[in-house]
Amino acid sequence: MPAGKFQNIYKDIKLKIENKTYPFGTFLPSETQFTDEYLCSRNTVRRALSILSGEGYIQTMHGKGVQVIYRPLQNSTFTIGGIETFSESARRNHLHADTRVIQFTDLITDDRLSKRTGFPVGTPVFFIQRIRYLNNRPVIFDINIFRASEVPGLTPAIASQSIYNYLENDLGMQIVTCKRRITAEKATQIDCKYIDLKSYDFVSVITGQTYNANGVMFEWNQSRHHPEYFNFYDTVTRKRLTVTE
Amino acid sequence: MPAGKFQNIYKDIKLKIENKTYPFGTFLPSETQFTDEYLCSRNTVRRALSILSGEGYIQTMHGKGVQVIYRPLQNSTFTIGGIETFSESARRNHLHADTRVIQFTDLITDDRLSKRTGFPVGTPVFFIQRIRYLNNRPVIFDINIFRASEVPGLTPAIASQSIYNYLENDLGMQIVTCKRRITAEKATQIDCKYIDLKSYDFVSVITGQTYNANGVMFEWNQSRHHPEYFNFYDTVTRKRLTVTE
DNA sequence: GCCGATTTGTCCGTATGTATC
DNA sequence: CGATACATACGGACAAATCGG
Repeated sequence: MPAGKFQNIYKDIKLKIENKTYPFGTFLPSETQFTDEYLCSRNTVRRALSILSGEGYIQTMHGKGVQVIYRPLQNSTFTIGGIETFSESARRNHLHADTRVIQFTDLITDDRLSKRTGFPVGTPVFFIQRIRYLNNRPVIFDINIFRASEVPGLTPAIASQSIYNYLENDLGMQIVTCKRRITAEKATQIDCKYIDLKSYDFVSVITGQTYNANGVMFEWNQSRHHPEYFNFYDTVTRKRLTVTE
Repeated sequence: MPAGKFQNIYKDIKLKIENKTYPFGTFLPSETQFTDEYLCSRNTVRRALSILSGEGYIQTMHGKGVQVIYRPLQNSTFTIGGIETFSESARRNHLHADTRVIQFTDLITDDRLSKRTGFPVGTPVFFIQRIRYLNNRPVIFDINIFRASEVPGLTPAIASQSIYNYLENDLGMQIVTCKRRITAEKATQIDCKYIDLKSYDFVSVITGQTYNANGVMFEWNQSRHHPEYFNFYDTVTRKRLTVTE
């Protein structure tokens, strides 16, 4: 396992924040203290801290120190953040997850599909529709369109498990960058048919494009969620770059 | 203005990506070439690149180079990303923006409000409700609750303009970290009263907490959007290369 | 398949600047 | 004012991935 030194430090500090060794509101040891503790350079400590800062765990204050601002969330609904597979999210939220494949076909990208997804016209793709169950309740309708040349050997059987596990572990693909858009839309007839919406007539939608390590967009996907099972978290840090306006 | 060297390099490369000096899909000059161009160390170049990577502009490939993956979006709806004020977003989307204050009161945090916002019971706060207009159409219902001790001199007049401009420019406050949650909810009677929802009966909701440079949470806020005027963008990178020297 | 050149990734030590107390 | 702590920047070293000969 080629884990960088900074990653181990990052994980260790993160753990200590989560288990309240470093409680909310307190200051972390100084960077120089960390260099002694982890026997590394100050740069390496700062690198670990910068990741935690980006994740909203800490906040650095020039001349003062580094404060813990992480607070565990007690919300029990389905939360989403980072690049995470459906089953990973389910496990983190302590829910039982199932997947049912309702569509798995080959397609050639036509004009309409190209406009929607960004794939060039003529590109062979896999078109997959799946229903996601949480605690035996259908709550997510997933559409995935994969560039066929990038995902050889993909089958419905794999789709019913975890496609991403297959891509990463079996094909050795590195999934690197993902661009997503979040909206809310009126439920379509298909949504109502497959998702147990109860009294709701709308869905939360994530639409995304995924790029692999070769820089090619290999997937377009859309997840249509039951509103009660949709919680998207985001942490932003202002970087004081263009104050001049 | 104490702009760091890495910030200038970052801005320059970003601009050249946006104006297609470095077009989509091509590779940037190598890091060593950039050190010659900008007369700086390789670390400084890498720092600029790491920001662009985090923003989804580029993607680094070990042993190969750095590829441009930025594509301007042609969507005309109201988009949101990063920490940005309402008027900034409106300007970026070429829309005319107005704000009307419908509530501006002092409150002491009670038990119910504390549970909702995270402010301790007994904290004096400003409670503000505003309607946001885009091209003269009411489309966003904003609730802001500020810790009174952190925003002295806040008035309804300021609230009708830009509160954040006041905080940053007049009070000299540095807004640093913001945690947000995105959901979709059934429209309340208040939503229907103030937002021109037309045929929609639901809203997109951003709920957030904002921390200033002293690490105190000074604001809780919630924006309830007309679904057609809500587009949240996000870019995630699986690999962390946050070089913060 | 091997080798060397190129390119990015990780880590270090040091120096200096700036904010806080 | 000095001590402490974070911020920026430099230069060097070596590892790992890629690619062409």
